[in-house]
Amino acid sequence: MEPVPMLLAMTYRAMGDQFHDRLRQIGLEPLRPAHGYVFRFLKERRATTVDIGQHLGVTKQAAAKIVNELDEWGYVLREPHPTDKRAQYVTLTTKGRDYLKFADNLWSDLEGEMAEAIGEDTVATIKQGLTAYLRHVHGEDQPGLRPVW
Amino acid sequence: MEPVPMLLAMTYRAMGDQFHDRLRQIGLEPLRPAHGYVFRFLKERRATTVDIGQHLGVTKQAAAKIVNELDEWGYVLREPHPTDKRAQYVTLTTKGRDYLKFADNLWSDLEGEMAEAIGEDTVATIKQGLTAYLRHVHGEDQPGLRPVW
DNA sequence: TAAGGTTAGACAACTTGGTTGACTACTTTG
DNA sequence: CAAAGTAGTCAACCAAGTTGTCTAACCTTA
Repeated sequence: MEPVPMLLAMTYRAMGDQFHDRLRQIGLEPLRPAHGYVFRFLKERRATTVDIGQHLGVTKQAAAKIVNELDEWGYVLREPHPTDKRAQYVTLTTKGRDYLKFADNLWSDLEGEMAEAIGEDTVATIKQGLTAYLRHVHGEDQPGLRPVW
Repeated sequence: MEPVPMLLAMTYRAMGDQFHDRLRQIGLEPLRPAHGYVFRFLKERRATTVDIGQHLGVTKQAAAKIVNELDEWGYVLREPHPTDKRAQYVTLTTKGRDYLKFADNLWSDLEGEMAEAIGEDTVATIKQGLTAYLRHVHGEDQPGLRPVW
């Protein structure tokens, strides 16, 4: 049997490809994974570009590029930080929130199909197992999200 | 709970980082994942550069770069294809096989630690589940291995 | 068996998505 | 209040891929 990381990489790609294909079928412009992860991150909290970079596991400059794109495309906007005049909060626009909602539905469709294929309890075990492992490896301080290839 | 693909990406990175760190601790030059995947691929079969590219999910030109590196570093060598004068078989040298053996031990250490953390049966379920899912998604014809970020 | 289409590999130009480094304006700490 | 640290921006660079082109060899197939 393949080593675990290979299975992870292959499954990641398989799911990502399907996600991407379906977005295109529907005609929604397929952003890159990083963009989606930013949406998801911003949904839960207010964050600066630096925060986003940290979450993605890239430099603040790389994060700034992504934020710029999302801004140009109308998915996020910047608002002044209430107390720190250097900083800006990046926040989702309605368009951004809509995209996220749509993507989330698509993900849960895909997860449902996975459950059909290998069993709902197996999917649950996988999710819990990986979550537990991640918690075990680096307690509370989440690492970068980006896989390094 | 996070969507499955995020968990996959994060776990992939977490394991990869540990692998990388330990290789460095030991002083072994840390190749990139792609190199390791090539070793693993060549262990099982004879392959040309084109085959390798297909396996990795990249163009033959990209595969050629990787093979060139491995050649320069002494991990593989090229030998003439017995019947096709255009083609070359890429084969592992002893150095390549040794590296692979070492890496495999390291991977199984890491997998053992994962089993300690979340339970041996959970790891087994994860491996079987992902394998089954991959088989379900694209029957026998394996797709590229590289995660797209 | 010659002709037309395909393929392995090499070379070059380019694109993408990141990096490092430097700098300004502002903030925090001692 | 001075010194150190931080958010964001700009610019130069880099790594790892891509596309496109070419040659030599291969594979029909008529």
